[in-house]
Amino acid sequence: MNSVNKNKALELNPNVSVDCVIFGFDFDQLHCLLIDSGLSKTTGRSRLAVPGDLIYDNETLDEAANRVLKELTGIDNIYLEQVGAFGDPNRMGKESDKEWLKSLRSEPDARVITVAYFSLVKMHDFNPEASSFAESAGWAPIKEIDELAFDHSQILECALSQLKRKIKIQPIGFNLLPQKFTLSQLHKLYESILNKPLDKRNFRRKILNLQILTPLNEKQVGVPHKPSQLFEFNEENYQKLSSEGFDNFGF
Amino acid sequence: MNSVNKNKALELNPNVSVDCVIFGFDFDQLHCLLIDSGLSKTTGRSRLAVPGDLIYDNETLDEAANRVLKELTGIDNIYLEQVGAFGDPNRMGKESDKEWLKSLRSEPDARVITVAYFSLVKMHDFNPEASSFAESAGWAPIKEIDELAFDHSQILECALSQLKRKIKIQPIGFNLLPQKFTLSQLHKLYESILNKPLDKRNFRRKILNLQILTPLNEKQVGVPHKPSQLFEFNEENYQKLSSEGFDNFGF
DNA sequence: TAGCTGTGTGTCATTTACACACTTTCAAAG
DNA sequence: CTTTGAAAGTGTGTAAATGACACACAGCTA
Repeated sequence: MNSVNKNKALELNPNVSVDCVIFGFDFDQLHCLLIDSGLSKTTGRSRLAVPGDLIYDNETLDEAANRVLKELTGIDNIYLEQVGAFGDPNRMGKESDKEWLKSLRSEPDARVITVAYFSLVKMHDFNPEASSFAESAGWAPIKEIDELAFDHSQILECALSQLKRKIKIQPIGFNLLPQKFTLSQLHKLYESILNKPLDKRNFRRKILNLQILTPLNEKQVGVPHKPSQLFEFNEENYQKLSSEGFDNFGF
Repeated sequence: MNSVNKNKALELNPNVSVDCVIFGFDFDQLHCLLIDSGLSKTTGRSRLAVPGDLIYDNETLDEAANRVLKELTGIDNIYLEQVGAFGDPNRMGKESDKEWLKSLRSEPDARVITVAYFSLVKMHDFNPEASSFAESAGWAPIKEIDELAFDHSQILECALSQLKRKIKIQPIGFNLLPQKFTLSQLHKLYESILNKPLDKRNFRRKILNLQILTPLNEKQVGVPHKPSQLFEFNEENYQKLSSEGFDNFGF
């Protein structure tokens, strides 16, 4: 009899997990939150992965992903979007992952299908250095990430390309910035995500034409140059715009 | 012990299924292949759903979806794309689906996460009326489909919106047409999928400018009007184009 | 007060999007 | 064999969006 059939509330489903690719932006580069196997002392090799967990039988996939995020970062109400399911029977089959897997799972040989999510967090809302995850979690610049454990490289790649696609269509990038931000920061964010330079003046023109930014009567302070105008994302205008059938930023 | 842990080849995974939204086009409307519970005689209510099946433990998700398609239609090598995972704990919970579920599954109460796919088939390659599925499978015009069993209405909706999004970006529509087709047929196909009229001349101009169509020295025959030029999809040019970084049809 | 750094701004040429109407070709019917 | 109906095919003008491009200035620091 399969454990999923007992219909108990707080039971882990041994066959399905969620994995969350958590993006953050430090005003310079796009980052991704990774966890460390913590086995580098014993094996000499450090393995990195995207955070994830098996799902409980009484929660939806979205709830599971939110739970993982909440448990790891303490942050609620994060932008979250499904990337897709990854189910290669050998996705956990790398020799180098075996030991970690054993320490993670009570049934390390079970076939697990994972549902990947990507999420966007205001990076400065969560500093892993200062949390209980100091040992095991940290932000890594996307460009510097090479091989990840399991099939997480593939998951990261899919998540990133979905982010690239999406950001051209919906202004979800605001989820990566603090409430008040400058146009230069937004500009740099787009450049980091799309990984190519965008003309400054054209960028400003386009983004301002959308009328989804509210200029504030505030400027940057403490910067060693002309302080920049601060803006807020204008949720209302965005809703109006998107309900009128807007679907292309066009960067 | 969970059945997924035995690592046997031909064992069904009781927790994960694939469901395939199969689109077809009859030169007039977009259709979707649905199967019937066959229980209308006993219950008086006919229930319709998208074809699907539990996965085997030794196959990838893509393989499972291909298998479902092959088993149902006999067609191989079909355009197939993942839509996403659907995992609401109550997705199979409708009272009206209970009986069907019991006849389908050996463990009808198991929680099943499903991974949805959409696929595009040349409708005239598969005529369910003339197959062994005559009783249980048939093409339904998208516009006339209302409630489906389980969460399949939601799955269909997601698949359709993904198709709409995708067809503006990649010329996957050719998978729904026979090898030789006319511009009018292609035009009508786009209108059916996007569910809105598209200007004829602009459509023709745009699609021809892409240079992914090869005009044939052939015309329609036997039509009671000016016969139309036939075209073929030009795979080579398309590959060249897409590798050069083409990503927008712009309809 | 000199020097540095990043801010903020406009124009023009090109491309692309869009709206729009009439002639041609064929089959079928009379 | 003439008429009719039905869809195919075709071009142009206008408006809007895009992309390329450079310099003056504000504010800080030393």
